[in-house]
Amino acid sequence: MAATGHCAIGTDLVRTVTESGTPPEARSSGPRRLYQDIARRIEIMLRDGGYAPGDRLPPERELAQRLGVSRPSTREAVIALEVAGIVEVRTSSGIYVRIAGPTSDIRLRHLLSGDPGPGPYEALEMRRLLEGEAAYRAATRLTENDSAALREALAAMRDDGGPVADRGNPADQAFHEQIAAASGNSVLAMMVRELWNARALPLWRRWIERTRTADMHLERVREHKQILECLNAGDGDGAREAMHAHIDAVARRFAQG
Amino acid sequence: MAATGHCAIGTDLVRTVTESGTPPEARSSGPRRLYQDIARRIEIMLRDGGYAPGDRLPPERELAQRLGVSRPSTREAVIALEVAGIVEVRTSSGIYVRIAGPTSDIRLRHLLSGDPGPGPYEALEMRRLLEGEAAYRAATRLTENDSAALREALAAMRDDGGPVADRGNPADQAFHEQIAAASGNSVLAMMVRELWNARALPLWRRWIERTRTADMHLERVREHKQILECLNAGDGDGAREAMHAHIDAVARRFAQG
DNA sequence: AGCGCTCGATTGGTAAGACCAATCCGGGGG
DNA sequence: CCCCCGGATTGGTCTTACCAATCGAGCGCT
Repeated sequence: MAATGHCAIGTDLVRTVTESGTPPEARSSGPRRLYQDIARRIEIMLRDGGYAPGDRLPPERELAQRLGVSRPSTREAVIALEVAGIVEVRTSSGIYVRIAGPTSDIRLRHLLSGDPGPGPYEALEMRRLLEGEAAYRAATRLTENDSAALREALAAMRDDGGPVADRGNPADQAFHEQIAAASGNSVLAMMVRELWNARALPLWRRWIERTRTADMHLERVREHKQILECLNAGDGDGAREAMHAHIDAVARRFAQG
Repeated sequence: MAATGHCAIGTDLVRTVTESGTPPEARSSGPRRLYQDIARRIEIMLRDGGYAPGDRLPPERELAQRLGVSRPSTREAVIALEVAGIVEVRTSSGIYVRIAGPTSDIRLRHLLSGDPGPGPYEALEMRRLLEGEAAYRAATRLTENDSAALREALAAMRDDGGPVADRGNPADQAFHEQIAAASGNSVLAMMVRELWNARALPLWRRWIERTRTADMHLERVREHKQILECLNAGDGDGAREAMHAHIDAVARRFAQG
């Protein structure tokens, strides 16, 4: 039945399966890995195939056969979708749909569709909102531990020479994440961390390179110091303002290039 | 060897395995899948093993041997970590560390450590902040399409009988996500969606059940209507206020139980 | 006839071995 | 000194096989 039914457009069939000795691999864009292809196809199948949350997908073996790939590869794809929260796997029972809509996960989107991800400006807008709020909340609930950790991060930042190639700017990131953690809301902390981790995406490398100059680094340190002072003083509004000023400055430095 | 050790009840040893180095190993909770175990062990290895971003991990084969598992299982774990953004796999080159700190991904955390995830209150706090801001921005840039989609979602919500078991409340979710999408910031939209999808976590089921009554549903519809009116009027501040009032009401209804 | 129980088919979980292709690195030739 | 070229390394994929948990259907007991 479905044997030859996969006319899929852009994706086409990656391989002709079993006995075919021809690995054409006319992959349109880059040497993507098979499990990513499969995951994307399954996701499309969920969206356009009339699947609703709670529905059960075909068994692994059938899925593999229908997609013309091996079971291990299919398993890899299913695991990717499981980690991304799109499906749920119940042992000996089946694979079930969790959410039907398009993927919300930034990383899986990037892996699956080559989506470059959100631009730095959008992310900075969000950092302004989230980290400003985090600073405000942190000011009134800062513990001695938090304060010490922030001092340490600031000192580390003073010492190192700014962003390091290939590993971002650990001290900078630590400072911001520490504030987010001190806000008392784990979701807020998680989102801030996610925004910072997104900098590893290709789009951001250039930006990080561009702001590695020594004077920009000094500016950053000064702005951080200002934020820390407000936090230590318990001045929530001041902390928010200082954070906003800092991120506005980051955006300005970025635009200068 | 552990061959005869399966006195356990249901879960006991997942495998007997060759003569592997790591026997049954007391799994604390539930019959986790092997790849999750491996992923967790690798993550610990990254954190405590002195790995920094950019470092290369041992080859798959060696990793598998060292952990006492097969290569396919190891690959599954690596893919999970890759989707979560913790490592990066370069074909024919190796597996490289992307971020060193603890996992930021809510889903992977849940999978790996059984973490129940953030509570509804924390998430509602964030929804108030994010969706309030989204409503404010959407008010000044609402297109006719957005408006139509919102009207449709509101109508759908009026029709259906409130939250449906096992699939949340599609119309409600659609309304909120549409506003977030209309905010013009894709990161904001993504985060809002992520918050809504988090409701699938076990912790939230009870809450959704509890607010299924007809009168609560009517309240929700009324509040949505209010928000939509502000949006259509281009009243940003009013939209934010209406959204805040709505989510405060949601929190209140939740607490009533 | 109704109920519980067992057994087997289904389905995910894991392992082992093999081969391919891209990459990397070092040695040899220009 | 630089370029080119192989082989070793390393991930990518397939095939096969078997184990274990689940679930439902049919059988036997009450």
